[in-house]
Amino acid sequence: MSLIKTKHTFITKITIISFIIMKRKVTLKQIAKELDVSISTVSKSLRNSLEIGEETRLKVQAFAKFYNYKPNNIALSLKNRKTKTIGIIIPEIVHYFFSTVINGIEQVANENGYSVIICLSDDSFDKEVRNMEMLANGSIDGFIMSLSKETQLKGDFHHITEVINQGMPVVMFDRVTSEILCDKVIIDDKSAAYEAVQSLIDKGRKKIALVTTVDYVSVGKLRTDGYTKALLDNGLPFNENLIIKIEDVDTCEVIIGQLLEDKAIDAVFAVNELFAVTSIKAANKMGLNVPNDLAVIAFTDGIISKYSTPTITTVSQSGKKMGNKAAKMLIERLELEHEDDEEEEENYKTEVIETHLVERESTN
Amino acid sequence: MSLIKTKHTFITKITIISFIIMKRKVTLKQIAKELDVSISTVSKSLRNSLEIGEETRLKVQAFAKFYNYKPNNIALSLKNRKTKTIGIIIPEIVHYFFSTVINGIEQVANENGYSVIICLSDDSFDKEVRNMEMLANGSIDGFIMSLSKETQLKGDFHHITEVINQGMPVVMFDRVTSEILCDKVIIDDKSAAYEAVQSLIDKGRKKIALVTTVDYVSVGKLRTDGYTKALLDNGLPFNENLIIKIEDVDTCEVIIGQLLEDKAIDAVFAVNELFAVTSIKAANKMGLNVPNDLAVIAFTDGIISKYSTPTITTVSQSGKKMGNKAAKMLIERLELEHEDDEEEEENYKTEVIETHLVERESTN
DNA sequence: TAGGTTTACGAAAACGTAATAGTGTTGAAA
DNA sequence: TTTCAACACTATTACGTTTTCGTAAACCTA
Repeated sequence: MSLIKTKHTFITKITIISFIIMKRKVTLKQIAKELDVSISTVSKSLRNSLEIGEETRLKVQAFAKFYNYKPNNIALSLKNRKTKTIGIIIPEIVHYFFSTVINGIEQVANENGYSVIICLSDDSFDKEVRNMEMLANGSIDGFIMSLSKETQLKGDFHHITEVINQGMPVVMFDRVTSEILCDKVIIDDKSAAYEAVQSLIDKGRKKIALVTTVDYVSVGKLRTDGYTKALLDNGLPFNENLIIKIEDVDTCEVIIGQLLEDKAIDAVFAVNELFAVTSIKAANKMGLNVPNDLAVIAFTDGIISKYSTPTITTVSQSGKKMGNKAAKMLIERLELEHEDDEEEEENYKTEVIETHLVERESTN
Repeated sequence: MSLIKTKHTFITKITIISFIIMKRKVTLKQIAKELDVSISTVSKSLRNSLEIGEETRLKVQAFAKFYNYKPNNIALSLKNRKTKTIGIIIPEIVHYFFSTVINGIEQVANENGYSVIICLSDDSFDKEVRNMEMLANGSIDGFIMSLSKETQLKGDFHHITEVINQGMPVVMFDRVTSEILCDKVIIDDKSAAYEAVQSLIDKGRKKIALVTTVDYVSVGKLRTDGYTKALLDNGLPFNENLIIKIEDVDTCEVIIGQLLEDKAIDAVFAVNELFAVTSIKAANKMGLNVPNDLAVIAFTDGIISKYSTPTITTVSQSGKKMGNKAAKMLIERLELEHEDDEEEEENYKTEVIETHLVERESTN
């Protein structure tokens, strides 16, 4: 590199060591000093401004390249008042569905030059609030989130309202609430559940049990509604006793076992994979064959259903598509907002992602 | 709030609307202007400086509280030259092990006031490089990462060296390389594999197959070494044909099926859950009973092993502990660095996380 | 040669914060 | 009365950018 031998090179020995050997981060100011020009000149040269003479421009560019100059993101964020970062808040990450959503978000974000910063609420209201407040203080441009169980139970959404009022766009997915006006991405839990149950009925099943979660989880309730409607529409009796609501996952095998004591039950519709696989295990223990004696359908097509024995028929709920869509909606709003700087017509959309039944061995 | 009726309130109508109804983000400058004091006074009041008289101090504090003032993170990051954010780079996120690691990192990070920003390499070298470069430009204080397959195959680590040379600490976990000097968190893959195979031998198994990945994945190779050593130490013949290296996950069932044609094989040691569960399925199809005819052990204790039928004995490799440890190491280095500002003695550590065998139904 | 237009650059402001270094007023000690 | 400290506050700088505005010098034109 002949460059560093020009008359402008006032680099001291220490500077040489720390720059060439260590190559610490260079700033415009440092380049300006070394080349004996102003910061503006350096900045303009690097952005190929025509204001700067060719000689100077090329010199600066070569110097910057040699020292591997890259603009500091934080400084840019401060100046531009946008961070090109999306905040994600989800209840848990060790969870097939949520991780596929993140995957989907990350993909679209990446394609559009955004980064994602992820916070976990651990299904705790307080942590959700803390995380949102932390991120809302300038760290991100917008949120993509799914409500924690506790938040849904409490029905307290002030932290979300606050963020939205500050002008920060929020996209909610899966576990949403009608109390907040914002963009949403969901699946039609009710009709998906309806279809699943209908398919069981079509296959001649008469006594279908529902294994679900506690009611305050929004999607749980919707799925129950779909289940109920399918029964009624087909003239089947609705029996309260065929519905069990699992509070604690660890003890669910016992409870499901008790349910299956009723030998007349010939199908189980479970609102998640875990309940489904547990139902199968309980059935097996009682000498019941799946799918012959008992058909099982699970909500959410994940890794368990695919590798369980027998494999499980599921309602596929593409987390990746939800993530893609959510990210697309958020980014669109961010870029739009930027142009017009506050168009007041808040035309919030709710996107519904298609689901479909993945037929496997647990039904026939 | 009588506060906003003081003589200092010069708020225009628009300002009132945007502040009270919308409550947009307030800055020190805006508070200063409204209260007709200097920015310094506001800043100091909020930090409870004794330099400011009580009256003013309380007035400012009340005003700030009313408008929900929170310092801007980006501005703080720029000023303090640290972001309190950890960058995580992993190959994929829809993966039990990696998501548990993230969980572990997030936990410790959160306890220490750090956020995490996650990038996925999708096992691609280029994406890994791009992501690292993006984050290294000021967005984060340090990295926690696991190498992509492609990076391990290429053996090109210049992007990591560069980051480290810039003075940014890096902690690698699981998929590490000896070519980079930095903190590392690993498990002893070789001895864990050794123990697993030894346990099979102890149970009387004589002909043990190994289902593994291609060699360039560091952990795959180490596990193979452990397998081999266990055989040799026990005087069992090492047979090249009993080792199959799966390149493509989708076709692995066929390949494993072929392997099991050799009826004398009485045990399979699989380097991950997927290979294990697939082996079980293949065995079942051939009329073999697991564990009676064929014992199966998997590396990595995940969701599949727990819910498979039969449940699978695994080498538990606590991702959460690895994440905890990695985060702890990184944060320690960050805070230390801050104090002494470059203590030159780079005493990098490699932490080894304990593993243990989780005995389940697939072995007896 | 006066006036105007390029050319090539620099100064300064702005983003939001915190810390250091002032500054003016008051009151008390010398 | 002078001096000096205490008090209460402000100005300035710095973090790293980008951009708007400004301005010398050189060249061109009538």
